[in-house]
Amino acid sequence: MTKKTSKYDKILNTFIQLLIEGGYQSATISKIAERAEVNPSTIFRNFTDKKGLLSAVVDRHLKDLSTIFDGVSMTGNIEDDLVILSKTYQEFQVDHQEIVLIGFQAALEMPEINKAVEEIPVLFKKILGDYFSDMKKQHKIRETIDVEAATMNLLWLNFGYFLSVIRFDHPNISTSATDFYDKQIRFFAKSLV
Amino acid sequence: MTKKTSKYDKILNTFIQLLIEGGYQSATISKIAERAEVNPSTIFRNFTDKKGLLSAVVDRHLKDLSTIFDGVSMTGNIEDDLVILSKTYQEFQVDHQEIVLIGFQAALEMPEINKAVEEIPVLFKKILGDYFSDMKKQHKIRETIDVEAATMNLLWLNFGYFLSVIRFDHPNISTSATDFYDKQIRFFAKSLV
DNA sequence: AAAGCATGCAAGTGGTTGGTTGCATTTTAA
DNA sequence: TTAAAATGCAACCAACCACTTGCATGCTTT
Repeated sequence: MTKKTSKYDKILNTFIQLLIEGGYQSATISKIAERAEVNPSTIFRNFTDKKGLLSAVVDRHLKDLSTIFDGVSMTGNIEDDLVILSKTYQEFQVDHQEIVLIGFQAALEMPEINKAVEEIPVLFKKILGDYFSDMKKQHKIRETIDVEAATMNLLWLNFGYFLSVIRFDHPNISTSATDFYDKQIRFFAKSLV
Repeated sequence: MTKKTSKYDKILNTFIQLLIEGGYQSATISKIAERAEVNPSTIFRNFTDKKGLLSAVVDRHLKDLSTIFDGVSMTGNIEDDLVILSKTYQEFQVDHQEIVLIGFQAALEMPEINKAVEEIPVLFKKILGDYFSDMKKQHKIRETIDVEAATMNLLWLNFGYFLSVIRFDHPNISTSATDFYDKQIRFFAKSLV
């Protein structure tokens, strides 16, 4: 696979970086050009217009998303598995936080962004639901557990934590990643068995 | 307490409405003026500049926040109490979603917005932490429960659910408010006793 | 070496937005 | 009723931004 042009990736990466730093409106063509050491006209030649840049971000995101849980294998130990799944989800979210941020900012310019953002939790939910169903069949979690409730619970827990991490600073509501996995996720996992 | 001017509130309410509909950049002075049936110059006379509008939103928000848990009384039944607390939090969040949205959008223009946004979960955490500590003293929740973990768990669960509600549309990850309280919160509460 | 393609450069365009100002008019309060 | 305060109005400004274009230059490929 040959790269589209030599500057294409550099521009796109710079754009994403600026998105994270200041959001969509703040990611000006001239800022991108300057930081990517590229002429503004080059940006338009590669991406047509600013929406084209957004599109490219969404495309790249969807491509990455499709492989997020590839190579992740379960151990059969509930606690460990939920940590692994949560960690996989969290790392992907943080690595792709720009799509979430512009989902909050540019949903008007590009409604399909929200669809792309949604797909992350939708996929994660499917993985979790399948896992819990499986574990229930194997009697590794209690009979009385509502799989749907457990799934959504863990989903929102992860989603809430992720957004706290990327937006909040306050010490009272900050938690290190290790604490999150070792305390929160395991706390949750224990309630299932 | 006398209102500042007759148009002040109308402008501010219109601004908030537009913030929810389309975000900060989209909430143009001329849009506000048109919908509030007011002349653009009146907006500047009342709020100095656009940041002044933001400031006013933040001020109003902080004022409302200070009374959020006033008049909320506990029953002693864990499940019911956690539903009440979550409901109080959720309703406040939805009623003040604009501050969260602009926290994602205008944090650059006004860094103090994020502080204001943070204060909601910070306060909620304190309420929850106190409640759990109290219940533990009364032996109404298990000895082995880590209060901090339980608190953060419920906090992120609520935060994640709230953001899902205001941003997501996908049927797979949508849940009615009643389902959230009756299934999720009670599911969580049961794990404590 | 030649041809084609990507890029740099510079000047410019049109639209939008936040913000100002002076004056006429309406609303409010004493 | 009257004075003061709040608003409407309209013209205007400066800044910024996305985007265009024509041409020169450099790089890559064959």
